[in-house]
Amino acid sequence: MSYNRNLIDISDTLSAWYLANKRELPWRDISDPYLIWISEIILQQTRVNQGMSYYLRFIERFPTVADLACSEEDEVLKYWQGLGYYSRARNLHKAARQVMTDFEGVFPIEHADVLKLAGIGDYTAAAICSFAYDQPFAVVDGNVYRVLSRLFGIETPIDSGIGKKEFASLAQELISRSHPGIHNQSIMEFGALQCVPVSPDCLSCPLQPNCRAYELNSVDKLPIKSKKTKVSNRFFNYFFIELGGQTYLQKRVGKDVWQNLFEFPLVEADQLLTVEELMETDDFKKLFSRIGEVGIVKISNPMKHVLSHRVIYAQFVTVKISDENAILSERIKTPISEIDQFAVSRLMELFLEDSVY
DNA sequence: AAGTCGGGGGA
DNA sequence: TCCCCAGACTT
Repeated sequence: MSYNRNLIDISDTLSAWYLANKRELPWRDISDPYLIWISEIILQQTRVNQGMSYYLRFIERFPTVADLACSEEDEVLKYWQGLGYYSRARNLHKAARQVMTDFEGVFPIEHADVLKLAGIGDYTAAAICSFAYDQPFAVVDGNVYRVLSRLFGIETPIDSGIGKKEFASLAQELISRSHPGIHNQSIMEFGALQCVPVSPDCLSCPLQPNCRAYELNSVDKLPIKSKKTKVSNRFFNYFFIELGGQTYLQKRVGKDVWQNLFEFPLVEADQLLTVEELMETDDFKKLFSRIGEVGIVKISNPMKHVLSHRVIYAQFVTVKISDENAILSERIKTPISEIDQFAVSRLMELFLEDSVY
């Protein structure tokens, strides 16, 4: 496959644009692979503005890979609370321990070794190796797909196997051999600030004379994605149980949303249930069996919580009880004032914000 | 190849 | 509303 463009000129133009327009960011112009790694994981599917404060807090608490490796996963998740895609945090912790056990505590330098770490795929390995070591591996992220698809007028769907190969190959062909790190930073920053998804300012774009999509008036159609994520509904009926200033939590251990985060005991059903319906469920009967007094104090307004491929409808039922049974004693009992020690979903956090604090 | 995994922000 | 964001992993 050949592209009728001067690839070197494109790289130089992007780099010049970058040096004049780049944002000053705390993970930029550093060479510590650990810090670069943390920033790249945080920035997966996450905007700079959303991830900034998380990055600063994270590296303050876990300044080195050894600090991260010897911490508990629960604490790492607490620092990740609210960022979403929590497998990133679990894999970060797992990979830190991999570095200690498999690489003698030194973050690997070889691209193939970096790729072995949990949570590090093609994008992140290329980012770390090019930023930290100036190795010539081209990054391909959402920005790169957008910039390249427009520049070269490529209509191959970016979420197809063939598309991924085509864009990876082109990106690698395009990379500067002399300054791969700057090149990678440049094309991503260019996508983030100039070649933006909606209504880019093509008249101020230095690559507009070379842009196939601009020439064909197809900028707003590229890049092309073929798949649509299917969204389904779920219904969580939570119990905020009170017993002498304390409440009960449990950990979500299944392969499901919010894995390893904490939450109130709940009944998941095919809809939000009334008190009467809830009391008929086996889960309710088990949860509150053999308890002297079970008083349902109130029910929250229904809440709608949107995930990438799920819409969760939830309500919180406040229940005051007089004593504890065997089922509840297996849960985590905590003073209500100390719930904030646990990593919880944004949904839980929102309920707690206007109900407890 | 398709499905799963969060949450926020901008148009 | 809809789409996108410095993606990776599992099936």
